[in-house]
Amino acid sequence: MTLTQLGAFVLVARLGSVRAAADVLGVSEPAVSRALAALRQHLGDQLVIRNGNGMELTEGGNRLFGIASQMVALGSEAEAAVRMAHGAPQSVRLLVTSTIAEFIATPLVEAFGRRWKGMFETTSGVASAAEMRVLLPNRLADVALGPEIATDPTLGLASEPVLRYRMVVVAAPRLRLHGTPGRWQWLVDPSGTDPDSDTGRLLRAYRVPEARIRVFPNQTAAWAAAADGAGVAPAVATLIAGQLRRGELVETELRAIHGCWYATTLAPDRRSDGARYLRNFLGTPEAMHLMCAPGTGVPPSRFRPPVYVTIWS
Amino acid sequence: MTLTQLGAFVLVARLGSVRAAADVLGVSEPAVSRALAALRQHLGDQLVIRNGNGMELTEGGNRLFGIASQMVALGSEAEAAVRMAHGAPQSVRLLVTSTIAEFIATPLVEAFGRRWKGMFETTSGVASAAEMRVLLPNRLADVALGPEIATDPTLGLASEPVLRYRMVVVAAPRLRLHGTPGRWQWLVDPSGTDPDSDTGRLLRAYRVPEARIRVFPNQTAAWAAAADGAGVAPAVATLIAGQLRRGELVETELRAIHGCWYATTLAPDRRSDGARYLRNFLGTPEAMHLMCAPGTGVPPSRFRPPVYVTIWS
DNA sequence: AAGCGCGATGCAGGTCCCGGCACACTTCGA
DNA sequence: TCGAAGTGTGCCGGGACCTGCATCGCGCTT
Repeated sequence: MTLTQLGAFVLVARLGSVRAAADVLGVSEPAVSRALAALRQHLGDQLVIRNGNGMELTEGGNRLFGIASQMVALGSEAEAAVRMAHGAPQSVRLLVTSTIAEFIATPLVEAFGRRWKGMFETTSGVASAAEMRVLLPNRLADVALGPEIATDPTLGLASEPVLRYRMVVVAAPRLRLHGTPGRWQWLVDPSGTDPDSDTGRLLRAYRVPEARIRVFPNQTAAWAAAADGAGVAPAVATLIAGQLRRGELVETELRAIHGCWYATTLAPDRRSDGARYLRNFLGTPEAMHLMCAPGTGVPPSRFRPPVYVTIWS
Repeated sequence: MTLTQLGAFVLVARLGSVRAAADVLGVSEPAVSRALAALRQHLGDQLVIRNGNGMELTEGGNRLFGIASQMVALGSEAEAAVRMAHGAPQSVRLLVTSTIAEFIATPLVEAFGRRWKGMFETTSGVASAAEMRVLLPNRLADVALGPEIATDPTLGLASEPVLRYRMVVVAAPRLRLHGTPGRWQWLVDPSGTDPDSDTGRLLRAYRVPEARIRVFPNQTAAWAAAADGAGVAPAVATLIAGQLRRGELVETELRAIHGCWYATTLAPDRRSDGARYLRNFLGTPEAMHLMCAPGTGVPPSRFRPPVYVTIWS
């Protein structure tokens, strides 16, 4: 399986013709046909089959198509990325939990970029604690901001506390709660599916069964549902201050628990430059301040959609 | 540039040693060293350099590393995907706007899966209208749900209206608005950055300058900021019913405009099976009902983080 | 029924990749 | 200062990949 073969296959699938693909690639038609034949034999699937006038993808070909497209594109991207690297800013990859991504990551990344103007180009991605634990030692990310990851220092990771916060449980003012917390309806953001997050630990501490948990696409939506009386929602105290002030939500009688965000990197002697600078920045008063204030939106030109990180290999 | 070479490079970068990588791969050490040399020459970058005891990545190597990891992983994923395709459910890829992704996509995909149990496996991704226009004809997606895309039928795309809705502009009850709408502060979700979305068209119609727009990571967060008195926010009437009922937000005097979601696929004779079935499902009363009701969260086991689609090549 | 377009395949040549072996070179530690 | 470990590089053989030319088979068109 070669990149050339995959490229030929992608083009055939897109254009629906071997000959057309050959013309685009600037090679003879048999060359493309052979590449296709090699792929077919290697993967044990016809991939594309003649269908009267045109070619049709098999189900296997359909699945391969998306993956192959990415591989081909990544190939050229790789060349471009390496050539661009000369004199370009260093890239820093920050991993965060979904809650941090929603409120804090964007202003934090922007402030870091301003602090060391032009030196770094930071991207942030959403990941669970388990994924962070894999991505960091494999150098697929530089810094993780979220729950404590490295309780065991032998793995080469170092987690340091960055910010302590109060975590409260809120509900609509008129909501009447019956029974133990384990019988309430809990409305959480995606970090609730991560057993290592503060939300996950909270749910486990109160023995909330899966049936009593509803996951919302983001923290604000979970709070909106809570304001509608659908149940209770955990929240970082400083981030929900607005809703409490306006009276949409109130704290329940559950006592607040304390959480902490940690910055995790490789051990100090193995850190990349970017990891070092970003780690230090997270300890500055400016970063502290940003972490306490909920996001206020960004201008369109500076908006970047979040990246959800998946583990490759 | 070969997949074998990239695999060798990734392993060297991860393990920090050519010899260790060779041991893992089960080949001799010079073989790995050669692969590395070939990559270095091809890309014109040292990629990794000896640093006393261990190897250090150059900035170019750092960038290549992430991309190469993906490529290697995608390689094995491709083989697995094709082999799994025999007898497995067909995969259907649905593109949606960020607003639809937030409230509607998950229950819609789930209902579709229940309707044709086991026949299809649907994934949804967030994309702008411009991206949809590229992804659909290239068969990188099967169905798009969002603004009208195919005004010109010669491209081989067919957009059909699915659901009409009222779009209102809301604000905090006590907010006093001065001047023309173009001077207000507008709080929008990521679809506001897409000029072809209804939100984008609305902003253009009122000539709102970039400085007066704040983009929030999701629609609910934009509404929460509006409830806090930070400005006005556009909203699909049926999705914001809860906040209006609770009195957190009220409609402004701007008259409601009408929007419509369209389902776009390839022309009928070129549609895949999945596209055909999903397109028909979108016209059923069940789908209509789901599109009018805001999301209520899902159990943890059924939660899937959103995929943000980027265009490959 | 004949013609035509298109894809698949046998044949042959060139190129490049991949593997191992041997050996020069650098760096670290004793 | 000298060994040890590890990396980079000739050298070479085997094999896989890429290419073009010619040819065959298939289905659609006329």
